[in-house]
Amino acid sequence: MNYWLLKTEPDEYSLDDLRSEPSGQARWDGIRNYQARNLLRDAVQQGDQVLIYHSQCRPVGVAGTAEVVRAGYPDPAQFDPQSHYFDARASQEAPRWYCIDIRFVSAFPHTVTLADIKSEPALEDMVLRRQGRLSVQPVSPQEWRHVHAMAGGGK
DNA sequence: GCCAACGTTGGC
DNA sequence: GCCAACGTTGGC
Repeated sequence: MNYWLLKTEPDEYSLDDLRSEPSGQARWDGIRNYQARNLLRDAVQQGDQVLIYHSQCRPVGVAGTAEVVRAGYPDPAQFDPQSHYFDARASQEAPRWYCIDIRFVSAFPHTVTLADIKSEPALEDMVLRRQGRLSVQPVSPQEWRHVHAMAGGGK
Protein backbone atom coordinates (compact mmCIF):
# COMPACT_ATOMS: atom_id res chain seq x y z
CA MET A 1 0.00 0.00 0.00
CA ASN A 2 1.38 3.37 -1.02
CA TYR A 3 0.70 7.02 -0.32
CA TRP A 4 0.28 9.82 -2.84
CA LEU A 5 -0.55 13.47 -3.07
CA LEU A 6 -3.05 14.65 -5.68
CA LYS A 7 -3.30 18.29 -6.58
CA THR A 8 -6.51 20.06 -7.52
CA GLU A 9 -7.80 23.59 -7.87
CA PRO A 10 -10.82 23.82 -5.55
CA ASP A 11 -12.51 26.26 -7.94
CA GLU A 12 -12.54 23.40 -10.43
CA TYR A 13 -12.98 20.44 -8.12
CA SER A 14 -12.54 20.44 -4.36
CA LEU A 15 -12.39 17.90 -1.56
CA ASP A 16 -15.94 18.97 -0.65
CA ASP A 17 -17.04 18.20 -4.22
CA LEU A 18 -15.62 14.71 -3.78
CA ARG A 19 -17.38 14.32 -0.43
CA SER A 20 -20.67 15.36 -2.08
CA GLU A 21 -20.53 12.85 -4.92
CA PRO A 22 -23.76 10.81 -4.85
CA SER A 23 -21.82 7.69 -5.81
CA GLY A 24 -19.31 8.39 -3.07
CA GLN A 25 -16.48 8.40 -5.54
CA ALA A 26 -15.12 10.23 -8.55
CA ARG A 27 -12.89 9.77 -11.56
CA TRP A 28 -9.63 11.66 -11.18
CA ASP A 29 -9.06 12.57 -14.82
CA GLY A 30 -7.56 15.27 -16.97
CA ILE A 31 -3.96 14.64 -15.91
CA ARG A 32 -1.88 15.73 -18.90
CA ASN A 33 1.68 15.49 -17.68
CA TYR A 34 3.88 12.50 -18.52
CA GLN A 35 5.53 12.10 -15.14
CA ALA A 36 2.14 12.14 -13.40
CA ARG A 37 0.71 9.87 -16.10
CA ASN A 38 3.42 7.29 -15.51
CA LEU A 39 2.58 7.17 -11.81
CA LEU A 40 -1.14 6.76 -12.50
CA ARG A 41 -0.51 4.05 -15.07
CA ASP A 42 2.23 2.08 -13.35
CA ALA A 43 2.30 2.74 -9.63
CA VAL A 44 -0.99 3.85 -8.09
CA GLN A 45 -2.95 0.83 -6.81
CA GLN A 46 -6.41 0.18 -5.46
CA GLY A 47 -6.36 0.74 -1.70
CA ASP A 48 -3.60 3.36 -1.81
CA GLN A 49 -4.23 6.42 0.34
CA VAL A 50 -3.95 9.97 -1.00
CA LEU A 51 -3.58 13.47 0.36
CA ILE A 52 -5.83 15.95 -1.44
CA TYR A 53 -3.94 19.19 -2.03
CA HIS A 54 -5.70 22.43 -2.94
CA SER A 55 -3.73 24.82 -5.18
CA GLN A 56 -4.47 28.28 -6.57
CA CYS A 57 -6.55 29.28 -3.56
CA ARG A 58 -6.33 30.41 0.02
CA PRO A 59 -5.11 28.64 1.96
CA VAL A 60 -2.97 26.49 -0.31
CA GLY A 61 -2.35 23.09 1.25
CA VAL A 62 -3.57 19.61 2.15
CA ALA A 63 -7.30 19.64 2.89
CA GLY A 64 -7.92 15.98 3.64
CA THR A 65 -7.61 12.45 2.35
CA ALA A 66 -9.08 9.97 -0.10
CA GLU A 67 -8.61 6.34 -1.12
CA VAL A 68 -7.95 4.82 -4.51
CA VAL A 69 -10.86 2.56 -5.47
CA ARG A 70 -9.69 1.81 -9.01
CA ALA A 71 -6.10 1.71 -10.26
CA GLY A 72 -4.99 3.45 -13.44
CA TYR A 73 -7.01 2.96 -16.63
CA PRO A 74 -7.14 4.95 -19.89
CA ASP A 75 -8.74 8.37 -19.34
CA PRO A 76 -11.95 8.34 -21.45
CA ALA A 77 -11.79 12.11 -21.88
CA GLN A 78 -8.85 11.78 -24.27
CA PHE A 79 -11.17 10.04 -26.79
CA ASP A 80 -14.04 12.54 -26.50
CA PRO A 81 -13.86 15.35 -29.07
CA GLN A 82 -16.26 17.38 -26.95
CA SER A 83 -13.99 17.23 -23.95
CA HIS A 84 -11.53 19.87 -22.95
CA TYR A 85 -9.14 16.97 -22.39
CA PHE A 86 -9.51 15.48 -25.87
CA ASP A 87 -6.23 14.42 -27.45
CA ALA A 88 -6.28 13.67 -31.18
CA ARG A 89 -2.96 11.83 -30.90
CA ALA A 90 -4.43 9.21 -28.56
CA SER A 91 -6.22 6.05 -29.75
CA GLN A 92 -8.04 3.19 -28.04
CA GLU A 93 -5.17 0.90 -29.06
CA ALA A 94 -2.54 3.32 -27.81
CA PRO A 95 -3.99 5.45 -25.04
CA ARG A 96 -1.84 8.34 -24.03
CA TRP A 97 -3.41 9.41 -20.71
CA TYR A 98 -4.57 7.58 -17.61
CA CYS A 99 -6.93 8.28 -14.73
CA ILE A 100 -7.94 6.64 -11.45
CA ASP A 101 -11.09 6.52 -9.30
CA ILE A 102 -11.00 7.73 -5.70
CA ARG A 103 -13.43 8.05 -2.80
CA PHE A 104 -13.62 10.60 -0.02
CA VAL A 105 -12.11 9.51 3.29
CA SER A 106 -11.59 12.55 5.53
CA ALA A 107 -11.47 16.33 5.73
CA PHE A 108 -8.82 17.66 8.09
CA PRO A 109 -9.99 19.82 11.02
CA HIS A 110 -7.87 22.51 9.38
CA THR A 111 -5.81 22.62 6.21
CA VAL A 112 -2.13 21.78 6.51
CA THR A 113 -0.85 24.73 4.52
CA LEU A 114 2.11 24.85 2.17
CA ALA A 115 3.68 27.32 4.61
CA ASP A 116 3.23 24.74 7.40
CA ILE A 117 4.88 22.09 5.26
CA LYS A 118 7.77 24.37 4.27
CA SER A 119 8.47 25.28 7.89
CA GLU A 120 8.53 21.67 9.09
CA PRO A 121 12.05 20.15 8.98
CA ALA A 122 10.65 16.61 9.05
CA LEU A 123 8.96 17.31 5.72
CA GLU A 124 11.90 18.87 3.92
CA ASP A 125 12.11 15.97 1.45
CA MET A 126 8.46 16.15 0.40
CA VAL A 127 8.25 16.25 -3.39
CA LEU A 128 5.98 19.26 -3.03
CA ARG A 129 8.90 21.36 -1.87
CA ARG A 130 11.15 20.44 -4.77
CA GLN A 131 8.81 19.80 -7.65
CA GLY A 132 5.85 22.00 -6.91
CA ARG A 133 4.23 21.55 -10.30
CA LEU A 134 3.88 17.77 -10.34
CA SER A 135 0.18 16.96 -9.96
CA VAL A 136 0.61 13.37 -8.74
CA GLN A 137 3.37 12.90 -6.18
CA PRO A 138 4.62 10.03 -4.02
CA VAL A 139 4.41 10.52 -0.25
CA SER A 140 6.42 8.44 2.23
CA PRO A 141 4.73 6.73 5.21
CA GLN A 142 6.64 9.06 7.55
CA GLU A 143 5.44 12.11 5.63
CA TRP A 144 1.90 10.76 5.66
CA ARG A 145 1.93 10.34 9.44
CA HIS A 146 3.54 13.70 9.96
CA VAL A 147 0.98 15.57 7.85
CA HIS A 148 -1.82 13.85 9.79
CA ALA A 149 -0.24 14.88 13.09
CA MET A 150 -0.07 18.48 11.86
CA ALA A 151 -3.72 18.32 10.81
CA GLY A 152 -4.67 18.00 14.43
CA GLY A 153 -5.74 14.42 14.83
CA GLY A 154 -6.74 11.34 12.93
CA LYS A 155 -4.38 8.59 11.89
C1' DG B 1 -1.27 40.19 -12.22
C1' DC B 2 3.53 39.05 -11.93
C1' DC B 3 7.14 36.13 -12.31
C1' DA B 4 9.93 31.94 -11.67
C1' DA B 5 10.19 27.25 -12.69
C1' DC B 6 9.58 23.89 -15.61
C1' DG B 7 7.36 21.09 -19.40
C1' DT B 8 6.53 20.75 -24.44
C1' DT B 9 7.19 21.72 -29.23
C1' DG B 10 9.46 22.09 -33.36
C1' DG B 11 13.26 23.71 -36.46
C1' DC B 12 17.59 22.44 -37.64
C1' DG C 1 19.44 15.11 -30.33
C1' DC C 2 19.98 19.96 -29.17
C1' DC C 3 18.17 24.07 -27.92
C1' DA C 4 15.37 28.23 -28.33
C1' DA C 5 10.79 29.65 -28.13
C1' DC C 6 6.75 29.18 -26.17
C1' DG C 7 3.04 27.62 -22.96
C1' DT C 8 1.48 26.30 -18.36
C1' DT C 9 1.54 25.97 -13.48
C1' DG C 10 1.22 27.87 -9.24
C1' DG C 11 2.88 30.72 -5.24
C1' DC C 12 2.68 35.17 -3.84
